[in-house]
Amino acid sequence: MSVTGLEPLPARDERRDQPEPLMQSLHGEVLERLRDFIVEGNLSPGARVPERLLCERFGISRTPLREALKVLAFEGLIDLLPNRGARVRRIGERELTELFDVMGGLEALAGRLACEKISEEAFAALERLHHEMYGHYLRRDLHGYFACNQAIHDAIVAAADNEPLRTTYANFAGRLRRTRYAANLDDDRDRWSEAMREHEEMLDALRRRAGSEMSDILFRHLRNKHRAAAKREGQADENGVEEAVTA
Amino acid sequence: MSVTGLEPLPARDERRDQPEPLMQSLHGEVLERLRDFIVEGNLSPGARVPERLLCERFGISRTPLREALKVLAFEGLIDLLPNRGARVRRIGERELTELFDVMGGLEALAGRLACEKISEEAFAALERLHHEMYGHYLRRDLHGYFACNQAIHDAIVAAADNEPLRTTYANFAGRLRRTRYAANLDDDRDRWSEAMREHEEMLDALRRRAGSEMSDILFRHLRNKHRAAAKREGQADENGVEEAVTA
DNA sequence: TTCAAGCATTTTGCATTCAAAATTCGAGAT
DNA sequence: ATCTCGAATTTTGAATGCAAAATGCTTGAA
Repeated sequence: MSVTGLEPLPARDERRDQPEPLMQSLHGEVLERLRDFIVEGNLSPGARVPERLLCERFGISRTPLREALKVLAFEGLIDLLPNRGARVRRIGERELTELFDVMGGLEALAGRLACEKISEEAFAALERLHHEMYGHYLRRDLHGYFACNQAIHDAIVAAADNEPLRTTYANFAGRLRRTRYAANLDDDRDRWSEAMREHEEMLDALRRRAGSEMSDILFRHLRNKHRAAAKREGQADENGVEEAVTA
Repeated sequence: MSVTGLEPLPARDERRDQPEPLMQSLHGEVLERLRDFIVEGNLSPGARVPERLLCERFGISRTPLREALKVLAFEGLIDLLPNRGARVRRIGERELTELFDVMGGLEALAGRLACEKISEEAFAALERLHHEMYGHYLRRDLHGYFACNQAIHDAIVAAADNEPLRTTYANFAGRLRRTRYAANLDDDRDRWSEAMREHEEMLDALRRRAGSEMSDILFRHLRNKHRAAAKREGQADENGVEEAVTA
């Protein structure tokens, strides 16, 4: 994909099916599109964010784009260097650890709140997801497993029924998604079964509405997830594999 | 490779500095000033944010001000209504509860991390703060008590030594500061002594580096703080006290 | 009086313009 | 050949301009 192949892209379609007030303003639309553009890895970490090119690509002027850049900087996706424009933020090992810990804290909170608020139906749905995931685990279906796993974590956050939490969680998830921390469980069976056990504990704690336990398990779960990912990262480094800079 | 065709970050600039890039740009300064302006209550909740007036007041044009507005909207301090400008966000009872829960989750995380990372010196400093606060409590010195209390909570977050957490915590604290939830402990002695007991528990858990306990106590502490504030709010409402609408 | 319709004014959203800073490019010196 | 200095070009940050939408104000009718 190349920005230089500039097809002005009919800028303002009429996508009216968006309840959020974002899609109603050009700025909001640009914000989302630009965020996706970065999160999906179209710009290498540390790379300059080419204002002009993106304006042409999105078919807008610099004003709304620059507004979006300010927000993305606040989100932590990019850095703003005075008089030198925006750079895609490079996430180091230290910051990655910190971000995982915050995610752990947010999921711990979500779990605690979920224990207070989740309905029987929602719990049943979560239970079904869990068993489906277990099926994937037994069949060693990594893809299905990941999908279920994601769905479960999202469902817990949803069950917490707390709007600011949901927003903040989404923000941090976006920041992390940019780094391909794909803990490839395929070659780490121990971690995989450990993760599965942790999910069993979660479901159990949630069933008993044991908030503190749930909270602890989720934090631990995220810590271990990071540990596994970091271990894999380390292996990759040993092999001299550089950061995958996607085209 | 990058979409731009630009090579990944000229290696010449290895500078890792990113302390406060805010105060260096006009936009950053405006952002902070405007945030303070709103947080300090110069605009009533629900009021229009007068673009033109603020531009004159800050001596800038609309462009940087509007950029700041976009960020503040993302922060949750204001709402952006399409074609009708910005409004100071009105925080309802429901959202207040949610925000307190998130604060509780963040402090719980901070406490957990502090248990892992705090140094003996930092702990000793915290202990001194605690005893100072106890002194204020005995003397019924509300002001000194509040100051110490704030300092302690800040110190715990600082001890967690996690930059994204610190930022997020500051953000939510700012949102809450806008609502005068001054739990006037003066006429709620029970809550005051309960809070004092909770702080004793905190210090004890921290001394034993008992992360989970610390986490639980802090979450509970914030819940109780909200409960007390809400109770007082209710009393005020009964007396027909309206929101102070400042120009 | 109350209400509403029509017009003028203000405000908003975005594009464009402009000065200053940064980056690039090239000539001349070594 | 490489390095350095400086002018040309690009890019950034912010002000200004402009059309569309919203707001307010006046007038007139029930």
